Amino acid sequence: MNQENFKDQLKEKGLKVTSQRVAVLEVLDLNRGKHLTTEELYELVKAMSPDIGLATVYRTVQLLLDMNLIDRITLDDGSIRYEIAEEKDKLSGHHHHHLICLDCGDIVSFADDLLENLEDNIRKTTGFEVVDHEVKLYGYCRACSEKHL
Amino acid sequence: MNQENFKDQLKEKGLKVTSQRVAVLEVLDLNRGKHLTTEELYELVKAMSPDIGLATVYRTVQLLLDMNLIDRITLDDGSIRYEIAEEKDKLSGHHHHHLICLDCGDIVSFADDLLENLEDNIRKTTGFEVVDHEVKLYGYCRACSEKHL
DNA sequence: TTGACTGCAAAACCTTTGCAAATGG
DNA sequence: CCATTTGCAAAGGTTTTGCAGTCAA
Repeated sequence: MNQENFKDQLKEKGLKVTSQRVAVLEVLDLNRGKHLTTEELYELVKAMSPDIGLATVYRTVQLLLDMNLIDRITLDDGSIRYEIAEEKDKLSGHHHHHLICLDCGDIVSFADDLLENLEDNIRKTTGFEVVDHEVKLYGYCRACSEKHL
Repeated sequence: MNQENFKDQLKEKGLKVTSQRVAVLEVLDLNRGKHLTTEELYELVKAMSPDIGLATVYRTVQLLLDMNLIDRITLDDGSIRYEIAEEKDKLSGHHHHHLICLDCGDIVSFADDLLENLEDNIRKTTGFEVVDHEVKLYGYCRACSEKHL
């Protein structure tokens, strides 16, 4: 699974398997679907390794991004969140997409390949070679929709 | 056009038509399709009104966002850019989307309604009420694609 | 006239960096 | 051992805010 894969990748690059790095990845793994900010991640990791510094969390997040083990989501308001990468996304080479509730702020993921046609079309009409896409849908989740009825 | 509409909207709200506000909107209008950062916007406005302060640019951008006269684009790397809103987008209630070149950084807009079906589908399967969507396509523009052949 | 607006500087954020101490292999 | 990593604190970069003076209406 992810954990071992991570350690192996680190060793291959001559990097070290530290308790801090393992803790950060583990928190992200245990919080699948949560889409954490750096600050939230820091707080959760501190519960596990109380002495970790914020700078280490930032450095580890950067490392995990470089290793494609996590994804970054930037919201419309500029806030940035992270989530553990899914195996299937890594294999397909595509990211999944997000539904963002404008009321409660909840973020849920969904898979979609409806944009394949669009990408072909764009290549033909504009010459733009698309290699990745990101879709964000803003609206109201079921719970918030119902709350306001 | 936009300029008069802007002044009228300001007056309606009891806000004032200042030379700084007009200058900021005008620069955005004159740079359609450019997708400016706050800093770029500040530099361009200074050429027109040399005494404007950076804080005023920030405050005016916020005002224009609230009035829906401009759109904000947040890129994957977290950088934020602004562009003047198009009439047709305001009428349709949908934003347009962007092609972002990973090589030269150029951003071009495109219109698309291919996601209507997807939105219906999501509502039926998840109960999530979609009210807006944002699509970013990352890749290589024609010029950059050809450069590397 | 008078409340809204502005420029400036300070403050508030968030993220990165330099460095001496700690630690993994 | 020794290169990498860490925590801390300082520095950087960006955005916001407080305030006294300025300006539109």
